[in-house]
Amino acid sequence: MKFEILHKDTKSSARAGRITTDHSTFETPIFMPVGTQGTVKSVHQHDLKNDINAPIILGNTYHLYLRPGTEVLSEVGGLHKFMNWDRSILTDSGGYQVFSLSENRKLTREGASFRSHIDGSKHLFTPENVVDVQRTIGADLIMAFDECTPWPCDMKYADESLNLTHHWLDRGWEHFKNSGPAYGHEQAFIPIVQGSVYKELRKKSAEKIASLGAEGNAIGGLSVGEPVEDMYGMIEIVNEILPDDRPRYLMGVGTPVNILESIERGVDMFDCVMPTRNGRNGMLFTSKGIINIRNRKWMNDFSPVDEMNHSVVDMQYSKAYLRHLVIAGELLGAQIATMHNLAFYLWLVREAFNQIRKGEFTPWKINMVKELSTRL
RNA sequence: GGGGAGAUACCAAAGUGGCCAACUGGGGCAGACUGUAAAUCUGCUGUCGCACGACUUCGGAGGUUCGAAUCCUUCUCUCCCCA
Repeated sequence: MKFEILHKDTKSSARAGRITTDHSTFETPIFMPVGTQGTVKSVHQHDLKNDINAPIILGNTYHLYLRPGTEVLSEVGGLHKFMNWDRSILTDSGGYQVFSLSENRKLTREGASFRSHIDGSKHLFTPENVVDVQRTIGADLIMAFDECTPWPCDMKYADESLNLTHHWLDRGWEHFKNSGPAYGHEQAFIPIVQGSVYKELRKKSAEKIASLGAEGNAIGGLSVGEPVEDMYGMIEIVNEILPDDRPRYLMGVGTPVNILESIERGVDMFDCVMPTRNGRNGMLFTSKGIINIRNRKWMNDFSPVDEMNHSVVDMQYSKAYLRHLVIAGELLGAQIATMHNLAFYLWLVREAFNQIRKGEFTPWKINMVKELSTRL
């Protein structure tokens, strides 16, 4: 992975950059749609590429390991070929599932033993085999195996969890360096800062992560329920330490406002299920604010979904029609809402890139935050 | 023409003397969702104050009873079977 900074904002920590992997080149800040099981739910790869124009998407180690499994992925030559996606892929390591499926797993120094949510079968993830699975998936960007700490979480737990995450990191990093790409294209390893909402732990973790000299660095364990001020505070502390010349990836974030605030604090990469999941549930993100398309007030509103026209669906369909589809439970409703939301998110980060280059990021951001917080 | 069954809130459907403003499902309305066990989940859904409470409801009318959606009489309507 190559990363170059094209422009640094003078009034904030925001930067406009460019990342290149063997599968795609794209400007940062970037938003990466989540495609857990080898699909961004309800969107064709064709639309993801041609309409939404996503240069990179996520996959998930846990889900793909359980189904279809590494044998299939290895035989076909990786996820890119399997799902017919020729741009970049980043895989999450399963660290988030350690958090979200916490009733079904047990953490040890060795790794995380867990039960499949599909059939209850027992499995063990270790920092090493999680790298192997991601190599087999063929991800361009491989995430370290970590524990995404829950919130609230006392300092003692956070400290012990951080030690475990760092121990796993050393092993995963070592294993990564001692193994090679599965299909010829380059694969980069990204370590993850943890430490919950504790400044000292975050600093310690950021220093540890910075010391590795990885090609990119991530911040995890945020937006798990803590107040947003805590999240922003942790980002500031961590980004002072993480190297400036490597992309910074804030995992799992977030709302359009979260993203702009984090860009201002020096974050370059984002992913979140919000535009896809919330879209399927009838929430639309627009430059004028948030719409719950299921609300009665849209019943007779035959204006376009979004006049800003971020996606082809925006002008083709009306709010009233989309409301009808979503309320009727029609699949096309989920599809249109998802396409709109993803296109909007991609537009938002692209616009942030443009504003940073123009040197007008902060005033633009202040205005956008106000608009984006509105409930329409 | 003869015989039988039934009418409950927006719809469907429980309830057959007090624990019923009335189970449940649907529909409707609103909310939640942040490295996806999510095309999911939660709440509200007679009226008024919307917490405690008050008031009007179970086809219409009348009656029995301390008390009726529940029992009786009658009227209206619906459905099924046989001619």
